[in-house]
Amino acid sequence: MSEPHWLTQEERATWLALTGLITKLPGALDAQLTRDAGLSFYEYMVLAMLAESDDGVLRMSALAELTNGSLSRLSHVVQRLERQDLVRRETCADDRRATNAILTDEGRDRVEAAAPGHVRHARTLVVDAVSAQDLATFGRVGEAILDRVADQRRG
Amino acid sequence: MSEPHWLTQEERATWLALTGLITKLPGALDAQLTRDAGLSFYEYMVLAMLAESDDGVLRMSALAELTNGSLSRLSHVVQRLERQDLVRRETCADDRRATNAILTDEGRDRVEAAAPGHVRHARTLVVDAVSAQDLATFGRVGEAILDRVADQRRG
DNA sequence: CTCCTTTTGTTTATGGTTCAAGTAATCCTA
DNA sequence: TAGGATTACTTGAACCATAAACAAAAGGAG
Repeated sequence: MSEPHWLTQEERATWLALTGLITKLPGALDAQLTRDAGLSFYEYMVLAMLAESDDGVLRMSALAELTNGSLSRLSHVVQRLERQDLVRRETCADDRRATNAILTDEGRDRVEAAAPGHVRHARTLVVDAVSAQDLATFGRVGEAILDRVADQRRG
Repeated sequence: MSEPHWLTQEERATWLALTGLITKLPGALDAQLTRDAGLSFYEYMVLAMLAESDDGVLRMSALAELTNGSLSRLSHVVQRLERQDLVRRETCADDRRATNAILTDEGRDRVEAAAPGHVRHARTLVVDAVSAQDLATFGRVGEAILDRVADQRRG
């Protein structure tokens, strides 16, 4: 017997596409990056966000926001990156509760080496998969969903 | 200094929305389901796909496909569900290599109890977040991406 | 028929994420 | 200017996912 569908057929197809995406895409991104650069996707994001910041320095809490991760997750990951000398940590002078994550030269080399392949992969899987217009719509919907997720966590 | 952008600004925004989605949405879905039904999202998918099948019976490999998971992951999860008497396993009579996963009455009760809240959550976060037309576009793009991910794994 | 390959699934080990608790500095209120 | 609350982050344990090795049945070539 089949469970009742409280979504229309088209809504359900969209929902299943989205759930497929969130279960399969992380693995696909991790696979390319670990194979070609020895980094997980999340590790790459941490390094990339630092590289894009003005001087390669960001507070842990800011970095957690930018990478969409929890502070706890970030703390563990930065600890691992620190062991490889890709990042180092300093307690912030202004507010001694806070700590700054700082990209090392070696860390910068590593992201810069990883970036081209990662971007090419992003193009192959996503950006070049559909028309520019559909991609733009896809992005706007994604942002709308993220807003709702954020609302959920607050309220 | 900022890393060069090999994506246009709009492409990059879309890409970041997607990466945000794949890192935050799983947690949001797990949170609702564990809180309200004591199931992870993946566990829910396993039970739901069984419930939607004709007689609550599916081969492990078919179930893995439907839930977007690896056979290994599924095997572990079904083992846990089996301990809770939500599912049981039988080796398939036709092909004795294969295993059928079978939804128990208790398992069916459990999904049916969980479903309304889950669907409501899906509506709140996604389906009702945007216009029907944008949602449809979003779904089509998602499917196109999934196709590319599948291609990647093969060739 | 026999052997080799492929399919199907399980299991073990490893590593990463999350959750809850803990620490330390800062803020705020009276 | 205490004192308690809040913020910012870290840590340890429990849990889950992944990957690689394994087992067992089926298919296929000679």
